[in-house]
Parts: sequence; C-alpha cells; structure tokens
Amino acid sequence: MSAREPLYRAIANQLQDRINAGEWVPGERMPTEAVLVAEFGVNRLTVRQALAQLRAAGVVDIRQGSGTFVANPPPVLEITVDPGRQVDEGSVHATVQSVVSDVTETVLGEEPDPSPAAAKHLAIDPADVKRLDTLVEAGGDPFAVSSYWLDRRRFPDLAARWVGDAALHGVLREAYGITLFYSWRAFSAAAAGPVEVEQLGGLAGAPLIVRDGVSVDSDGRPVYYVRRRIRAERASYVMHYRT
Amino acid sequence: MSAREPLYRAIANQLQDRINAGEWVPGERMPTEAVLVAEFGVNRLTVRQALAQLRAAGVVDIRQGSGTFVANPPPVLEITVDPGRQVDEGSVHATVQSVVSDVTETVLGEEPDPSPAAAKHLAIDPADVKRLDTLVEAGGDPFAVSSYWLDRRRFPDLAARWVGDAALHGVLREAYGITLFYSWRAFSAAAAGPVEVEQLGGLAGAPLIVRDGVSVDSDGRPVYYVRRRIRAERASYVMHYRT
DNA sequence: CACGATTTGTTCGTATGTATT
DNA sequence: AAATACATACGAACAAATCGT
Repeated sequence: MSAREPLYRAIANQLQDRINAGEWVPGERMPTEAVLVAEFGVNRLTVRQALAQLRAAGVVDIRQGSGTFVANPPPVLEITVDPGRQVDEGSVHATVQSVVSDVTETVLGEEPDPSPAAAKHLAIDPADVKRLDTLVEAGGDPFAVSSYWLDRRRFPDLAARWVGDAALHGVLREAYGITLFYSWRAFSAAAAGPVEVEQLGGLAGAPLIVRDGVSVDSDGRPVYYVRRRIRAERASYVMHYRT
Repeated sequence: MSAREPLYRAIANQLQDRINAGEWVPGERMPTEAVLVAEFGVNRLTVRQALAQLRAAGVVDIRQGSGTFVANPPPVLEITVDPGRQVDEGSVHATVQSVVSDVTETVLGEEPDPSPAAAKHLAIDPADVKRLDTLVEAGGDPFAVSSYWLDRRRFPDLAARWVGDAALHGVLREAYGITLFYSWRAFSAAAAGPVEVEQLGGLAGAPLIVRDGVSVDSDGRPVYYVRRRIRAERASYVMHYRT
C-alpha cells in the first residue's frame, strides 16, 4: 500500500468511516474544527485539509459561521431522454417545467468564437462561428448554462429576437421557421471552472453533468452545436427503453 | 458583485486568463510557486491555494518535483449508446476493445448490501440484495469501476463462476443462460470519493461520469441494477439519432 | 549511478476577517 | 452586542519526488 499516508488523508478517511458508520446522520452537524484539532492532536490547517477532501467529494457541507454538516443528498431532477422523439423540443425545459413552473432562459452574451470543434460540427468556416450563452433559471435559482454555437451569417440577430422566457428551439421556430431535429447527443462530466462557478454557484472543481449535441433542420443541415452544463447534484439524464 | 474577492481567487482568475490568452500553451511548464510568490507578492500557501483551484477545475497539472503544467486534454473515448439495440452486450467492453485490445473485467469483491434503492430497482427484499464490484482495465490501466446489485438467491455463486476477461453479460449468458435487455439507463456525474480514487486513480473530488441502469431478462424480470463510474476526462457516452 | 539542486507536498504556528447564532 | 465557527493570509521548516550534472 502507501508507505506513508498523509495525516490529513488519514483523518479524512477516518471521518468518512465514522459518517458511514452513522455516527453523524445526513444533515447533522459534525464537531467543529477546534474540536477535531483537539481530538486528533493536529494543526487546524491539517483538519481543514481533511474536511476539504470530504467537501470536494460531496460528503460534507461546510458553512461559514455555522458549522460542518453531513451532506444531505438533494433529490435529483430526472431529465427524460426519449431516443424515439427526434424533434428537438427542449428536454430540459419540458422536464423542469413539470416540477417548477417558473422557468426562464435568458441570454448571457453573444460573441464571435472561432472554435474549430464547433466549426467542424456545423460544417462551416471557423470565422463564421458565433457563440451564444444562456442561463436557465428555475424558481429564481440558476439551473443550467448552455452555450450554442451557430452560423452568424444565418442568424445575425438571434439575441435580439430572444424573448425572455422561451427556449432556443422556440425562438428558432417562431423567428426563423425552423423545426429542429436531434442529430446526436453526448453525455460527459467536467469540473466547474471559475466561469461556471459564477454562473451556477457552487465550488470550483465541483462536478458538472455535461450534455453536448447537434441539432439539424428538416434538410439535415446543422443548425447549432450545444453544450449544456448542470451541477451534478441537481440532475441526471434518464433514457427508458421500449420493451 | 463580490465585495472583496479573496487573494487566492484573484490570482487563480488571473492565471486562468493568462492561460486562455496563450501565455502558456497546453503541456508547457508554468512558473514555479516561488516565482509566483515573488511575482504576486503573497505567501506561498496563497499561491498554492490558487493553483489548487485550477487543478480542481482540470486547468493545470501539478507534479511534485517537476512543476506545474497547463493541462493537456487527453482524447476522450466515445462510448456509443445505441437506443435501438435493446440487447445488453456491454457497450463499454465493445467500445474499449475497439481501441485497446487488452481489456479485462475483474471482480473486486462481493458482499451483501441491503441497499433500499437497489432493492426497489430489483423488486426484491433488501436482505436479498448483494453487491458485486468489478474493475475494467484497458491496457493495464484502470478504466471503469462497476457495482452490480443482484438477487443473491438467484445468483449465489456468481463471483466463483467469473472468468477473468469476460464481462458480466457474458458470464450470465454462459453460466446461467440469461440474455439481457436494457430497461433504462441514466447518465449523471459525481465527485470521486476516497474509494473511487483508490480504484481509478486521480484526485479526490475529481469529476466522474456515472451511468446507472437496470437490465432485465427475456421475461422482463430485473436481473441487475448497475452503477458504472469512469473518470470524466477518459470517456463520454454518445447517442446517434436515426435520420 | 550517485548526488545535489530544484520543485512540489505536508505540517506546524499565528493572526485577523467574515458570517452565523 | 457578544460569542462561535469557518475563511483568509502570513511565516517557517522539513519531506518527498524529479531532474540534471
């Protein structure tokens, strides 16, 4: 095994074990840093490093001025992925709206973005690619951030035509007469960077569930490449099979 | 906005900006901690805290004795999800084998696990649930860890019948004559805990892509509930739509 | 291959700021 | 307002891994 395990890691493991053993139940307050310092006979920084490990793993919730609590896994929102439905009608919007009525998608910004990957997905020149970022809010809380890469010649004034509470597929249908179809989707995960932290809240490095995809019009021509990010503890994508 | 931004965060953001600006390209070595200490005029721990943020976000790669490097995004393995194929033949095995020939799935352990959630998915009593953990290795490197929850009365000696390089679906077909069908799958993300770090490597809190699912037999009876974890930077699940 | 220099990792100590109770 | 508890920041020392001579 490991020749010498760092103190902070040993303490983190021991605390994890005691949580698993039920010494503190989810939502319950754990001993303060000062108490742990006395109990383990180490420096406060060492205790904090141990707690930081558990926080990063989503095991504990640390609140300034209040204390450290065993994390209470919140209910995850299950976003249904229906492979049979090829028309893109916004799975996130539909799912979130069934739980929270107050769902909005607002434009955060729009700018040229000569991304080679996006250009390849759209089959256009990188110089013609623009990126439009939006924020989906549910009940006033940030839920998802989306980046759409589009052909800026085809949709020159997209942001201006955006109406506050609509989703992009609705804007494209009503303003441009485009019906969207899914081409492909991909599910992956990533760590939250400074930008995502500012947009979605949470901590740097927190896991995000990422959904990429390309939607095409009725002619099969790519309309946009999208990358949507949601904090991992908030949602999951569920796909049911026909039996 | 933020009244007072912590020093370490300001430094992290500035370093991030300079990386984005191309001051250091991916794979290139960044200034040492000592240099950054002198440059920003702060304590070394403050610099380290800033770098820890970037490391957690996957922006930099820090190697003891060597230095800090701009992260080089490794190629992700795209695991194809075919909603049309309802027979469970092991999508991970199939995909990984197409790239690396040396793929094995070995049993890490088998033990009773009265998980209420698993019992519900299997429609059996929690006392009858056992969990079997396996490790998928590709080219000698750990790639994925899977936990299978099964009815221990139905599969009493499953681990004993396991042959080293097979996948579970093959074991069930050959040893029990069961053909598996997908019932549902779910994609989510989570932070790596101590257990996952030991099994998959990486850092505590690193993002994992998680795939849950239930497979049933030809009678529609649940056979197992599975939860597979892969380090986020290693893979993504891709679903193509029929046009 | 050995060894020293370099660079990051861990741990102690101390002080002050900020949020919550 | 005071006490409590976590957040930030500085200083110092030694350990461990890496790399070049």
